Amino acid sequence: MNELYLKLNESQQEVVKSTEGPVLVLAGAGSGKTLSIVHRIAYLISEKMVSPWHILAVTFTNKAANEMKSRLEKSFKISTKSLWIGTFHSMCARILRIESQYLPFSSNFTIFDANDQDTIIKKIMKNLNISSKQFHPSKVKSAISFQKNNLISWQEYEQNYTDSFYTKILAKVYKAYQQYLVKNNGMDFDDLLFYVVNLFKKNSKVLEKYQNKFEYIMIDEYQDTNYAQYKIVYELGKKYKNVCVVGDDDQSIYGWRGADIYNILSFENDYQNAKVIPLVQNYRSTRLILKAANSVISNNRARHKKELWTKKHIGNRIKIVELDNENEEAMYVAQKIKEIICDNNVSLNDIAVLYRTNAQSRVFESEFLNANINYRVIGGINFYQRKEIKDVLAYLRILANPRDNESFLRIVNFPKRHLGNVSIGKLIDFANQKAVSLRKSLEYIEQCQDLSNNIKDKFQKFNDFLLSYEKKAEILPINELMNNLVDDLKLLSIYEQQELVSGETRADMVKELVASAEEFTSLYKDEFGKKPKLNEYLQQVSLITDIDRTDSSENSVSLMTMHNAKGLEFSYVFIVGAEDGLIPHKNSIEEKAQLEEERRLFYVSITRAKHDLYITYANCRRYYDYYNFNRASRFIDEIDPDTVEYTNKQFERTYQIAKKKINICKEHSANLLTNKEFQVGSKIIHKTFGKGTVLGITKNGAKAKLTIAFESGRIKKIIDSFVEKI
DNA sequence: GCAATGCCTCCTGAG
DNA sequence: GAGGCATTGC
Repeated sequence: MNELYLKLNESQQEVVKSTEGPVLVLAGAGSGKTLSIVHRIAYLISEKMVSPWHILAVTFTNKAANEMKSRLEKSFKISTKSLWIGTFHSMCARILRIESQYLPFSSNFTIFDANDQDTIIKKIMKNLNISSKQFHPSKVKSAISFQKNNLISWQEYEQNYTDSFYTKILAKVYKAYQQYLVKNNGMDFDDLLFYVVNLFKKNSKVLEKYQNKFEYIMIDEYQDTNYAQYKIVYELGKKYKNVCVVGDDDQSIYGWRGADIYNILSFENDYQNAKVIPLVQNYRSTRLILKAANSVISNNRARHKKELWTKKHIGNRIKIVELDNENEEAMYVAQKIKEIICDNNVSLNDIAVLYRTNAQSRVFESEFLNANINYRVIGGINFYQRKEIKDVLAYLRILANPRDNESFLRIVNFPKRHLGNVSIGKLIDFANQKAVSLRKSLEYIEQCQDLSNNIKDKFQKFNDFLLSYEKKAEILPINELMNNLVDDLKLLSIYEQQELVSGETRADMVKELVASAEEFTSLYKDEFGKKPKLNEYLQQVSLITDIDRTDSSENSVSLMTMHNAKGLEFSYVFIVGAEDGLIPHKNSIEEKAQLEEERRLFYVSITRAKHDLYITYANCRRYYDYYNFNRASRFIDEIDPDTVEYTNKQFERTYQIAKKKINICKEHSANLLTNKEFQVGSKIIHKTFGKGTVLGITKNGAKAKLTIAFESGRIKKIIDSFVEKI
């Protein structure tokens, strides 16, 4: 046996060697579960002589999958070409493309992301005359998503669940939405899972094929699987029953998107004679950090009771820091980061800032820019959801999938072709008459009677453009295709003007996309010996996330949500915005189950830290136009007091800088004042909001906008003509 | 009939 | 702080 196995502890070795029958690994945070899975796969292949072709491993991110692959290749010299490692979604997409003949889709179907879903649902609701004020589209979207994750089709929903006015409306939208997707040859993320389960149910031959293929199945992060995913695993494993799931009920943080903690809690019931292996030795964090984490999570009821332990040294106390507002918080963190890298000679890659909501990243971004600290934001506006990236991808999608009307509409008048809503509306009517896709309708545009010859010409030109690129797509590899496209459309010069928060332009983003396509081309060529074309590229690009894209070769601090931090570790971790209302989030305080999930999220965040942990909270936090005054998170009170030390507003230096900034702000506003009527500090009165004090003044064209603190406690921005001085 | 402008709203979390 | 939408401007 390879000596690499000897590095594992006893329980880990048991995970590796228990290859036959169902296995439940209860792996605590930092207990080396990824290591165990990698060794288990290696053991199956090198010792048990199982063909990689018979193994399926499901990970939470594509990045985790790639890391596993490269470890298998480097440490164990195992070729991973025929091994299936990936996320549930990528595995399902792969199956559905292979088996598309049994589906109402062709293999080049488009995957619609959350934004596409929004647009489609809004459009459908408009068509059905459903008020989007009364039924919020995003609520409708998540309701539909919830049904799919629980494997309820629109037909079934329509029949069995329409007992109220609301559910009847929902049934209508759900039906129209699914029909629209089929018409566009597209699926959303939930469909990927849903259609696989359905396929397995309806077509026993296909199911058997995959049951025979996957003799050994491993699922990571099992605590975050939803019903559809559970069902996929269950069906695939039915024949050989060699299903090994790894998870930690204390780290289940995706209940809100259908993940069911019950899946892991009831594994032993679902799989007869399952072997249960706990991994409770932590190799990541210092003793104090671990003790703090244990003390917090012990407040949860719904869990397998267990306590992590470590042989590591005791370490430093956790620093809990109170600050006045979010700006001061960002300055404090920036300052501390500078101290850490000076004193300890650590790399910025070893440092992470974790927050509950994406919106919190902004202050840190601008402060880090100021302080010259390299950073990268993970998540938030996903790279592939950026407007400029979606524009390019829409061109590619319409080439690959001509039935994709969504992408067509996105680009038909971008760059501007003098085709406005009226003309496009007429084209849509025309396509509907002909019962063809918008793309196809262009080919008959001559026959359309509603359009002037001038407009027809423009559509004709667009048609010619698409035709020429459809030809190119067949012969050119993706990097050349994309390069040509970006050049022809002059996208870079269009986007050069538009600057983003980070100081980069949209053109830079497009360049990055082009570069990533180049990289994809060369990697793909290495693996398969030929350059990838459009379809190969699109198949993977829809499922890439920000985490997958992170490149640790560039030295920078990571900024991300607590959710995104799952599975990662850093020497120095800052948990910021630790306030009641943020963590636990205000929407999750009332219900006990939700509160426990928030606690798990906090627990996950704490356990990311290896060396030092900072927890900060601000007394006052700006939210759009008003200010929130929050108390420190209740979870801070739950941390064992022996493991923490408090710093209360003693950060004089940053505090002074903050004060200076506020003064500059005041002067600045004063200078903008034109009518001299209002000044910072002026007392005013407003018809509906009552009395208040002017905090700031901004000019917008001829109008001056006043930021006013009303006596009611609300802070609002109001145009000066609506208030009177008192 | 298209394009530019200004206002409004959004922010829990993500594949 | 940016996209979506309605209104106005050309």
